[in-house]
Amino acid sequence: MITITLPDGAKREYAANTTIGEVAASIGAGLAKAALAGKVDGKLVDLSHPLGADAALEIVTEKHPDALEVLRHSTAHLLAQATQRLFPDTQVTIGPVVENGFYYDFARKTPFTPDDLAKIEAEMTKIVAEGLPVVRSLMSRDAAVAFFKGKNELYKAEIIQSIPANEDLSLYAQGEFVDLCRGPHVPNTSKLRAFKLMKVAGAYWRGDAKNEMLQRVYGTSWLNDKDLKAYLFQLEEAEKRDHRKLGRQLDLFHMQEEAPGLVFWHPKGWSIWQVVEQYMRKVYRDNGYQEVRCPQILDKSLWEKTGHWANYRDNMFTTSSENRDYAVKPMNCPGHVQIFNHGLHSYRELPIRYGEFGACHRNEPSGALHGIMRVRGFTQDDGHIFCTEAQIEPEVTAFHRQAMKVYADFGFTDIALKIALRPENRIGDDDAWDKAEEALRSALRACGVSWEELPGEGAFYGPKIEYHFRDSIGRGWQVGTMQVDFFMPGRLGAEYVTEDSGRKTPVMLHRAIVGSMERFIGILIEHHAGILPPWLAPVQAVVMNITDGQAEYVDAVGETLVNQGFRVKADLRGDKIGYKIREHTLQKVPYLLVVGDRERDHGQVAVRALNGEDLGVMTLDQFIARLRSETEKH
RNA sequence: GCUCACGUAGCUCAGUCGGUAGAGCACUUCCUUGGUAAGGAAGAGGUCAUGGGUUCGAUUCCCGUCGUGAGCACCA
Repeated sequence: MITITLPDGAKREYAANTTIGEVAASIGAGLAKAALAGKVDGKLVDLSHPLGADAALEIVTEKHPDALEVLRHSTAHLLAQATQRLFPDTQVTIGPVVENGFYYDFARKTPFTPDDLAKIEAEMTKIVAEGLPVVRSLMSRDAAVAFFKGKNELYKAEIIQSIPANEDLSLYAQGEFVDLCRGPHVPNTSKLRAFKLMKVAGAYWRGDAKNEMLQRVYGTSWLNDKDLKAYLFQLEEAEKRDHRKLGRQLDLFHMQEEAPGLVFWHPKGWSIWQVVEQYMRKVYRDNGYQEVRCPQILDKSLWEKTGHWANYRDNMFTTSSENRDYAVKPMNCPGHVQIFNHGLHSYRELPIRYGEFGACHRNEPSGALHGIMRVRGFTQDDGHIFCTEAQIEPEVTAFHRQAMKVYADFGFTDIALKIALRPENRIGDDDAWDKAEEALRSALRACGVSWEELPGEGAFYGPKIEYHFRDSIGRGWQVGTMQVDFFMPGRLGAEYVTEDSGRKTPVMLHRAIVGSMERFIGILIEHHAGILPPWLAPVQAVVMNITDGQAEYVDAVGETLVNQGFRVKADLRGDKIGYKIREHTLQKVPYLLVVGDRERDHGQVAVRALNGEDLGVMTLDQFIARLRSETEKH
């Protein structure tokens, strides 16, 4: 007999090798029916799993936090089965669970069409109705390779071949469909109810662009229809915040065919830019940076020295004149080193911090472009710190605090921190990399924050801390960065005079807080759903008259506000007040000031907030005080 | 860059089973001076992304190019 401990602490005795399904049945018929899988000593397993020894057991039902994981994984198998029924020339590969759903990669000569998706989904529903039991079995590795080769599943055979020979593999069968899989799975296809196939796209076999392209089908899967509908609704809502849509609706910027990946900033968009830039300029000033400005194009030889020409030649825009080749700068750092090199620096001056709003161009692959988030021409709040090794940690720590303060001021709190470690293709020796990576870790440790590490993701000249935000549909974007660089200063001949009159190469820290201004503004728009707080709003208030009789007063009010430094417009058009309010509300203007005879006669304005709230009638001075208090802290 | 889809008026979209196009909003003019999310009337506006092919005839079918979107790969 073995003792099974349930989550409520209850202990029950069973014969050895009783399955989890049987345990569930012994507790209650309802539980047995609701059971999807089990969790033994913290490990997810099938209901058919036999309990060999004393263990802690959780029965995974809909209410269990791991239910979705199992369900989605099984839905991926369901997708594969349906696909192979309809398209027998399809080979299976892998089908993992991802956030909100799953996907399955298929190998097939002809790609699936959106119509095919509808057919596959219908077949999936059919298989659910068939109520096929899902059966697990074991096979040795070599037998499994032979088995899948026999079924002409060459990709699957290749995957299995890379697994150690001594391991037994589990196979899952439902009806005629068999897949290699770690599991666990739901006991029967009838457990799968609320799913929807979302999109088809290409994906490279084993994630390598050198390999052939597979057909990836994405799907979503939920416990019930209500959750599925809620998810689809949430997707629709997120689309409404898309910065590309809002950029058009609010007349902030546009892009056009003649300039792919480049932004035309309209007056209102540029107003946001200016507020962000002036704010960041103050951050430079307050933290010991000197602002500089470097040329847009530099001789190719400079980029050869830095290593960029060797690593990124294809992604650089070039130009030439009188037999000289130039590259449009893809980064600001070499320019800043030139400024550092001009004149002799003492160790006493370090750290020297330069900041620039540097416009860079990178010829990004066309498929990478995305609105103003990923562009070919962008401006960074790019700073470089020349310092000694001992100064790295305090500089990184100070930067982290600056960055977090900036993010908070812009309304962001959900920020993911990552450290990207040495890539395969890199310059410099491992000692230097060890030091650089450890410096970043210890600086973040000193700040008491947690982070994720990304091996192999660093820049070719150094590791970096990355600050990641999410856009409205959950995609992550890198915003800020802090990179340690032991190599570029040496390559470009930077040095300073040491205490004992020697020469030494400084360490260079590359850092940006908002990163690309374009991307940051895009994220700002999405984060606030276009409803920017008054300090950022392109138009902070619109003053409007009800009839011509107040036109002069409205003009005067507008002028007063503009003279006070606010971004205010007067709307004297001959339309009804309701029409004007609707229009400016849709333009997401924070304050609408309505003026009729009553307000005019008493030197007042009637203030309406963007959310429709009536803030009442107040004097112009009262309104100015209110707006000032909301905007001056930034 | 790769796979798939898409490209019709300033915007959002309809339409043409092949016979050179339509709505709403926006715009212009006129009427209306109206107190918190659309007052009314008239008008103007499109080489249907672009180049080629098939056809008596192409915006519609086919191919190329450019751009956009999704995903993959990339992101100094």
